Amino acid sequence: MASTIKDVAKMADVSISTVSRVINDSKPVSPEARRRVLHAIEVLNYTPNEVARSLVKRKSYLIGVIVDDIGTSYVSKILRGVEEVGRMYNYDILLACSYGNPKAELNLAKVFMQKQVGGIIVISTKLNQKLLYKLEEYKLPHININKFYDIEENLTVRIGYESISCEMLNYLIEMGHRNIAAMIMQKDIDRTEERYKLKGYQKIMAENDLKENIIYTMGTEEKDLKEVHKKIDQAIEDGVTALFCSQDELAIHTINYLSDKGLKVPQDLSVTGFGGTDLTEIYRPKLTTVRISYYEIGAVAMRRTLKLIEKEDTSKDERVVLPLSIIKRDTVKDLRK
Amino acid sequence: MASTIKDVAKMADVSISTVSRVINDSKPVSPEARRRVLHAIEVLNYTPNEVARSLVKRKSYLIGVIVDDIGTSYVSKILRGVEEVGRMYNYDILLACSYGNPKAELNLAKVFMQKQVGGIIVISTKLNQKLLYKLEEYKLPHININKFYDIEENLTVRIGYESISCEMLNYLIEMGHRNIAAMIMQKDIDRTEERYKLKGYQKIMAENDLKENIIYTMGTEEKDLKEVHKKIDQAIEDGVTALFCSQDELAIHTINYLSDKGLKVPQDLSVTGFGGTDLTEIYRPKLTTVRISYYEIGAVAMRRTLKLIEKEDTSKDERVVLPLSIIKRDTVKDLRK
DNA sequence: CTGTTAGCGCCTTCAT
DNA sequence: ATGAAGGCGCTAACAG
Repeated sequence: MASTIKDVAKMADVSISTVSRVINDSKPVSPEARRRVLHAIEVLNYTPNEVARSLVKRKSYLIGVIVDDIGTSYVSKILRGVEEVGRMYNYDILLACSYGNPKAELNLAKVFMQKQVGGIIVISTKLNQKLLYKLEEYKLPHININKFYDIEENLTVRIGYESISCEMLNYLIEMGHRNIAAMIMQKDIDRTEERYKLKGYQKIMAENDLKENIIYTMGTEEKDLKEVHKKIDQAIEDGVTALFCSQDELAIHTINYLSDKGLKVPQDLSVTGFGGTDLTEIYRPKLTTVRISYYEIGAVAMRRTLKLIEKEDTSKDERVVLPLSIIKRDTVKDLRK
Repeated sequence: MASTIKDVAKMADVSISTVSRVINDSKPVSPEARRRVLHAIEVLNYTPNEVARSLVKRKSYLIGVIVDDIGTSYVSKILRGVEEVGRMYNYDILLACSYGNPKAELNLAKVFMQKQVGGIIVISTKLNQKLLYKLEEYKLPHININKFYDIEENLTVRIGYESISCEMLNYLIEMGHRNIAAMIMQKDIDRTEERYKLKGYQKIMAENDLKENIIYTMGTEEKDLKEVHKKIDQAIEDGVTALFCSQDELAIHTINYLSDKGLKVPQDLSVTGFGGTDLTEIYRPKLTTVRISYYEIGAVAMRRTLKLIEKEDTSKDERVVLPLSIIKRDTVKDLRK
């Protein structure tokens, strides 16, 4: 059995209050008493029981984090930020995966409540309205990091998808491209992330009096690809010189397809991605893409959660817009040369 | 303020013991009393305070997990297993990253101790002997999942690297290859994982009276590659037809290099990887590689930790050897045709 | 079946 | 500067 504050008090021949005072540095203690207490702590290898502390202070220094799937690359990257900021403020992370099951999310929230977490961060693809209601009802500080939606703007860390899309398009135009197609994930189009990317594309194309050419795809499953491949072939026939893909995976699939056909990127077609995921580090040709700073997303979310817990005013940073950046690599050809 | 057991008792007009009995189903309660209690719980939206429970039961249903870096692909995959099994037994995960800092690990272990975790799982690349001592000293159940070392065999989840390497080599030989080179990460060679892979290669080559040809590389940094490229060129000159790489990254770098030179895989050289990481799903050509079931590693680790906590006998499954499997895809040429 | 009581380990007035 | 006492929310004998 681990030693308790009583053991220390007995050994140091003081009351437990005195021991408490030295470990918390909460009130003055005579040097002599402090010395004896410290010594006893050392000998007994005593460490305070945080559970007991939490009970009396009604504060657990715990943040519950509910994620879709911890095994996902971007989720784990976000968690880096969450964890690191949490640790800075002595908060620990209680981690749970919901695998997209709304009921499981509700349940996890309840478990976390019972464990007296100070706040909850939810990282998911689908917004769980019931969960939000419940968290509100419990008056539990919470932040929702959502890859797609931002309906609950006040709850969400925003990402400037539209402006970075504009920037990418401007870059392509600057490189001499005029006939630029966009490839968008159809199944995600109702999600604002994809919408904003599309909006950025459309805006810049319109500004420059260029003709839109949008390729929708249902996904990257085998069955979806045939359709897409036809569209890619068509685009090339139409003289498209650059393809703005809304996700890295789409870009890479396209490049793979072109490669199978004997076409080279960027010689025969320029392709850009979106995400800056790990695989773009190792894939060749090196993909020109947009890097999303997942770490920052997590860090900001945690900071805001902690502020909410401390009841600080968060109204002034209500809408955090995270910086995205374009990584210029090897898949865009300079047509001006 | 959330309601407590007292509030429920008062409202249901029973003693707190009765309330405790119904929420824990620990002792018989009259239907009438139970009904009233349940009703009060419903109305007051009461949920038991787990912190208080933990204090009196001296059990927190918490497992501390210290990882190198949660953002790493394989770490997050392992965590999937850890989390899922934990949840099955109502255990929650306390997550922390050490970023390879041994002192931080020690510190995190202490924090977790204070939070009264029932056990600790460490996922790291380097074995922290001090940490092990400390965990032993605290008599805290713990499991160490190490990507490389298995010095502490009793603490580690073993992975059958050698036998799967043999299997891969046999596969290559079966496909008609005789002049097979191995590419090993030099900087990891003192780690048993790489050693075992090499051992498997050497064993099968010897068994078949084939000549060894080992290419060591320092890493996959730009500066290291020049040297490796020379060695690859040399190997091809020497008539090597297949390359057994000890890591997916090495295989992919090699394929990229060959591609730049105008050589095709597997037409000009067969290449195999090791790891079965995400990027091999999307990379083309599809890499023939060894899949490591990270989920299983995590799941086994968690099961054993829970057994240790329940003080069950774990001696019989002291050495868990996890199944690896070869994924035959498109980077090995059949020379028999 | 039920209520009373005594803690779990710690912090915090309140006296002294 | 220090100790005694009460209590955080809950469980577990114990005694009816």
